[in-house]
Amino acid sequence: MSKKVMAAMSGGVDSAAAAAILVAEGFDVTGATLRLFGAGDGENTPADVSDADAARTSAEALGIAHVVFDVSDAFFENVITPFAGAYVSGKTPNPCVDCNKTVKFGVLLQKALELGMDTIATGHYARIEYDEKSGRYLLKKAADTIKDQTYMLYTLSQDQLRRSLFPLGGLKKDEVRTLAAARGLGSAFRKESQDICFVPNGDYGAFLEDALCIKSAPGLFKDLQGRVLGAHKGIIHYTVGQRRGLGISADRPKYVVSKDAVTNTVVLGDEEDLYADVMTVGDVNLIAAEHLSGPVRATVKTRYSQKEAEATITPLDKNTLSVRFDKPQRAVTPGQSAVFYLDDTVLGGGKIQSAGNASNTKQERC
RNA sequence: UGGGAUGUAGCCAAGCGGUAAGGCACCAGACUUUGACUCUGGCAUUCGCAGGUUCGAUCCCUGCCAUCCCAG
Repeated sequence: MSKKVMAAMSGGVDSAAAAAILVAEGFDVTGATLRLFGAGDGENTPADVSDADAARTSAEALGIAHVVFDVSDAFFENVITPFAGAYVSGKTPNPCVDCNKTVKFGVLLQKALELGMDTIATGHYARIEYDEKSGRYLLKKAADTIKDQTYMLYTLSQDQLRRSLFPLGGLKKDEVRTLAAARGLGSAFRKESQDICFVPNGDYGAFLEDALCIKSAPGLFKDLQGRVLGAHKGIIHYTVGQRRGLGISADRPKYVVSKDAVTNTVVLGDEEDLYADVMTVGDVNLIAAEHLSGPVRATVKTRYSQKEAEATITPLDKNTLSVRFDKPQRAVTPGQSAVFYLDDTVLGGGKIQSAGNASNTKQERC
């Protein structure tokens, strides 16, 4: 009897192609689309209804069943609420990371198992391999390194990885498009997704204020010496490394160096003030190993779409570790995820709690 | 109301007789399954105002206005 797979289908090319591959390989596939935004969110509700229609059309083209799950409550609770909370506390969240952890590989996986499925599959660009030696499921980078999405998947547990398939892991993006087109999947030429899915116009600040009724009080922009440079419109509107939207005119461009939710201050500085070579990472999830017994050399990403940087990571306790970069990194931002790699394998990752400069510590010692 | 200096786009600022550099900010695209960064493009028919000289003035002259500094 063929394995029963529930394939997440967003309505886009990737997930449709992933489902198509599974069908071709003989799996018993059921397509599933998640409704993330519940009804009645108003005129600006993202087009998840049309997405579901697109997914259904693809499923029909593949001759597989298709179901829609309304997971909006879980999405709101596990993704949107933490997203808002992070900004309010002066951090910068990764909603996609939380969504993968709790919704796609959480709620969806649970529903699939309840329906008697063996695994779920998604259109993520990543690979899962079982390592005989360690007895662990490893998360590895996709063959298409440009599209690799392991950064957003580092929270997955062994159990989640064991129950998941990434059919696109070995393909390049253009191969996926070609495959989708060959199968007559209408989504083959859909535009790439972009921005935060629940903030269709890209203005997350307005979303927080208007849709979630979050009030962020205006405050002051200060320089590193504490001098007032101007007024900001609320701390949630800024993130470390940000340049545009500050409205501050100077001889050189100014960037957000840090934010302080307690004093409601946004600190501005020059480009060179953005670099940090140490950071503390919490909420750690390890994939390639059960735990770390000592310092490890790895490459690290501090944001999606960034080339990795060489570093030494040292465990502090079960869920926390410190990272020392060989070379200072630009705009290491609290709230963002840090993901550690051993070549093309994800060692693990966590959320950045703080960043700084080791040289400062050295000066204090002298 | 004596002396000196300066007035160029939202801000800073070059140009000093030949038909308005640049930077910052801002706007629009591109990139992107996070926020950012980045990249590309746009952004003064006009140089405080009014006259004059000149083929031609932001650049020279005169007056006025405004601002700043020193002296009262």
